[in-house]
Amino acid sequence: MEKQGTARVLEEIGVLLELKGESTYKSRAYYNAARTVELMGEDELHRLVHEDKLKDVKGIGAALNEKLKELVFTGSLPYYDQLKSSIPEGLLDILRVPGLGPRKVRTLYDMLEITTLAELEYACRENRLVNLKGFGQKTQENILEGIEFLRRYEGQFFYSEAREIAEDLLERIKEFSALDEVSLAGSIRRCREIVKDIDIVAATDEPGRLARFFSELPSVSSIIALGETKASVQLEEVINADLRVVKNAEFPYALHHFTGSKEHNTALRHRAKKMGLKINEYGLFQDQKLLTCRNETELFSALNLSYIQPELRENYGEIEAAEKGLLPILLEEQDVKGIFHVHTDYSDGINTLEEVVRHCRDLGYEYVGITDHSQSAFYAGGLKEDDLARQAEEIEALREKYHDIGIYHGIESDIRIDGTLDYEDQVLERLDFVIASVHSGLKMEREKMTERLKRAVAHPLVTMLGHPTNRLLLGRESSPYELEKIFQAALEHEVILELNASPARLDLDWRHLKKVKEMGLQVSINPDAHRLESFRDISLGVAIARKGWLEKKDVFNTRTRREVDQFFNHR
DNA sequence: GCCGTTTTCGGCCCGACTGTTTTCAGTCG
Repeated sequence: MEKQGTARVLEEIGVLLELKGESTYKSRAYYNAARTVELMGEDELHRLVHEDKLKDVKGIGAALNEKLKELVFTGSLPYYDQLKSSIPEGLLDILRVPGLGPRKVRTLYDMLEITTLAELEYACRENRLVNLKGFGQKTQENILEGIEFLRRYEGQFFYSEAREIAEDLLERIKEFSALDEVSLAGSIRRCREIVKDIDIVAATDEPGRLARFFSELPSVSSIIALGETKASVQLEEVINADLRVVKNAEFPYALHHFTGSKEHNTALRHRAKKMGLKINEYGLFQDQKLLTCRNETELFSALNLSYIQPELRENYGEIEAAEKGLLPILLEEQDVKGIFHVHTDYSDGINTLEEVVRHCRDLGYEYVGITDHSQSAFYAGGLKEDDLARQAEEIEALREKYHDIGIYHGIESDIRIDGTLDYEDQVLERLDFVIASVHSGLKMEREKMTERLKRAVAHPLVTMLGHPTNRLLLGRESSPYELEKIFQAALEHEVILELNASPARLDLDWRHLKKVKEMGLQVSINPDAHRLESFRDISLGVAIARKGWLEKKDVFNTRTRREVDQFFNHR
């Protein structure tokens, strides 16, 4: 092995030893040796090894001498390989978070079993770090910022974050004096859960001037490309933004074209061609003649289609449905009447029960379903039986105090490895409803996981299945199980599926929702809130629900308080 | 891990800073 590679191995051994909790002086010895090797001349390392004079070099003793010889001669080092395999790979990623060093990473691993950035982020959002020794509120916030910082450089953004940046940008563009039209386009307009860049389409008679105006906005950190009709920039937030400028008459065609998806556009072009038409970003043409459309509705209409909402443009059957007039009347945010899946400071939420209730009243909801963590979720301060009884008393008192909002007492019960819940039935029976969720044992075999979930869903006291796939966006894949079997079981046992609206989950995936709807299952859009601000995430859940073709009738928490009462009483 | 010897093990660079903590631990440069 050459000296650069050798130095890298030594360096990494130093890091791994720190993560293992070994003496920092031991790691330092490896760091020092790495630096020493790096500073050697090109052939010096090899010469010293061959002449067996490495041990005379300051900072290299008997142990390092042996390891270096092995590395140089064989190109590998079993000690290093063993060390590496004894530590989860993701910990090295976590170490990249500014403010996190080996000690804290080790604590996170030991206490919360955190092994990936995604798990770390989720733990922060669930407020799990604050009670760890040496951690606190501020540390938790800093870690979240650090993760965001890292993610930006990976060029992928949560929908929620990208949308916020994009909307600010849009407001700035609207200040351009000669602007006719402007709109977000691309994956943000389609409500994709992960976004790579911001696409904006604008119309003006002065395209060059608008492109320059855009490229000079204060949030632009660098210009990637700047022409007469198009500008591409990088923003301070390190996300790229593309502006496409067209003439006013071209706007509907351009907006449609740049909204995509590519697959939807391709399918639509095929359709146009069959009708003897041609469609591109500049217009819809018959022979050479432009067929005038003032907006997207007219564009679809010219193709004998009803208007297709941007969320649906994924070539998932929307064109066929639009042809037959069978597109869904999509859910609206104001259809949501109440909220389930809220954590309080009984477990890992930061707000009191009463604060949560008052907040929901202020937001105009008819009811709220409190679900703290269950007792086996010790990492989240899960509720023991007597905590649950205490909470029941407080809820009863709050019901007396606030008549204008329904308060349902529930629990987010862990689904144990064998598919059982972690309270006795007589404890669960006292509650209004139960959300069953998997929080641990995520890496089971496909069949076992399927059985586990089927068993949980078949439990007569389970009302909802929480975050059904357990994925974390940009970090953790869905648990491996046969979803359709779970859906089938949920249907048989009248269990509602959660659409968890937490920005990092958005679970169920919109790709499954259409199927779920066709099966006749009910979906509940739940914020999984651990703080009051998280109630805003409902709008993300609604966006994903729309993307999954859901209508008001498909969503459980569009029901009125009376209807929910009836449903819970009947179960 | 290494070093330097007091040949058997104690010391190993450190100051600023932050966020915890209530006198200190961990990170960064």
